[in-house]
Amino acid sequence: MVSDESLIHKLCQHHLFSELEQSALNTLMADANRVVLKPNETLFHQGDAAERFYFVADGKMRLFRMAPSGHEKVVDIVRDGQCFAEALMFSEQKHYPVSADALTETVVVGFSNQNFLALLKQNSELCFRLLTQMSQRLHVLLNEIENLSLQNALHRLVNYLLRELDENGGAMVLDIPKRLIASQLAIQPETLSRLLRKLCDAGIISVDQKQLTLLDKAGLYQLSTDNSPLRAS
Amino acid sequence: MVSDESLIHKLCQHHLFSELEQSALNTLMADANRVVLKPNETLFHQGDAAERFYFVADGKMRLFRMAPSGHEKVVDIVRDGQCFAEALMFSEQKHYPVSADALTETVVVGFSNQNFLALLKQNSELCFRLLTQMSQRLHVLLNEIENLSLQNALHRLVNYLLRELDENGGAMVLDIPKRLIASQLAIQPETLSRLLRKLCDAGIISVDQKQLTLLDKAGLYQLSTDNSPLRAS
DNA sequence: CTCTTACCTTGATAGCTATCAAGCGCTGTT
DNA sequence: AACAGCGCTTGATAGCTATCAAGGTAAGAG
Repeated sequence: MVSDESLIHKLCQHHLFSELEQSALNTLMADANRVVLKPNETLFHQGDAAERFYFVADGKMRLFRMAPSGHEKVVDIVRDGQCFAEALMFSEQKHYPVSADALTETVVVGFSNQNFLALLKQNSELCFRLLTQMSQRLHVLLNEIENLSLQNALHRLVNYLLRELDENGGAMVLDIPKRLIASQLAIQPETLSRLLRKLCDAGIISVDQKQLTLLDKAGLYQLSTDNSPLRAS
Repeated sequence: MVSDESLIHKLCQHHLFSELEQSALNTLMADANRVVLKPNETLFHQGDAAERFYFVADGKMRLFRMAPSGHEKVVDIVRDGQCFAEALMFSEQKHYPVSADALTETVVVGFSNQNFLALLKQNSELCFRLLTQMSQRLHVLLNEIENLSLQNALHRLVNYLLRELDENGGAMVLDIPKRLIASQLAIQPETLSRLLRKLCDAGIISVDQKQLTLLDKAGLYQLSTDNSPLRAS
């Protein structure tokens, strides 16, 4: 049983919960499951039985998969106010396809899939919201697939920067370690470091610790179109 | 208006349509749109307004994306009896995120998103089926992301073979050109050809034209775990 | 304050893969 | 039967990137 004023407030800003009636919300909260995770603490492992989905109330979760060779690949970073593993309610195999651990001290709330399914049956509006959410996630994954299919690491990085810097008006502060960005782009940290340096030397971005700034948008855009090697100017 | 006996039979084997009442089916079919595509003919382009989703009655469709550099990447092959672009009904941006063309002579049926949405509002069972379908698709994409993240082309191919050959009891006949498999694995056709030859020389599979046969499952499995270079035995 | 730890950077090297080029084999057409 | 077209294969090469190794830096612990 979870009933925390500020938590419920946060929860209701998520579009899956924002339109729920008080009674429905109460039903869900009745068997909700508040978990506080220390940095690096694991919430569940890939393959565990999936009986709950989660809402991140505070902190950041890392979703990742283990390759047979032992390398781990970050599939997603789930931040404050987002849900994860909700698509599994409808999966035939009721097992998490990823592992989840906390990046920082993190508070998550777990909801029973079964209870949520019961709500869905009575609430077609809620169904639509979940469908919308899953549709968006499909889009994101499709983008990621496209990105991973790009020939080389520079293209993947440039593509990533174009998206992220555009969303943030040309400047951003990384809120996660660079090695995790490398993992999302499926490149090694060393390679990411070298590529960022190249982009700096070429005067296209500036990198100061975790602060990235776009200096030459046209130049960056051209790199995504282009196959020629990158040289310092 | 489409009303073809055998087409409707095929359609009803798809779980999105199998449980529809006759009246609902009639409503959908009323403005359905039967399209016959010649090989290589395009159904829609990436970015086109998405007002319909499609069911493949016969043949094979190729869904692909264009990278900024001009390379095209096969995202999916849609076969006989499957749907595609149905997740877009709930997308905020009503544009196809991929292009679609026919591999062979192909018959598709297009359904109005709007009409289907109307059905969904009244039919929570149908909602659940769509949710299940989208959940499955998420799984498939997640697998693909994992595969694309594997360090090298050999790992991606081995992973692909393990999945496909396992599903087919150790032998399979490719129903699409190898260059499309290469594109799905995000490698060049030349590289795929060389890797297949290596696997042959190592006695792990046999390749005869489009016929692939698994000879040494343990050997194949070990390759997926392993980082050592592949040598002919 | 010092030590430890984790992250990031830089260098050297080997191996992998895209690319360009050329040849082979099958299929359908004339 | 000759031919053209397409997909596949093979070779040579250059460029990219993973890996191993070593050093630098910042933050937190003792």
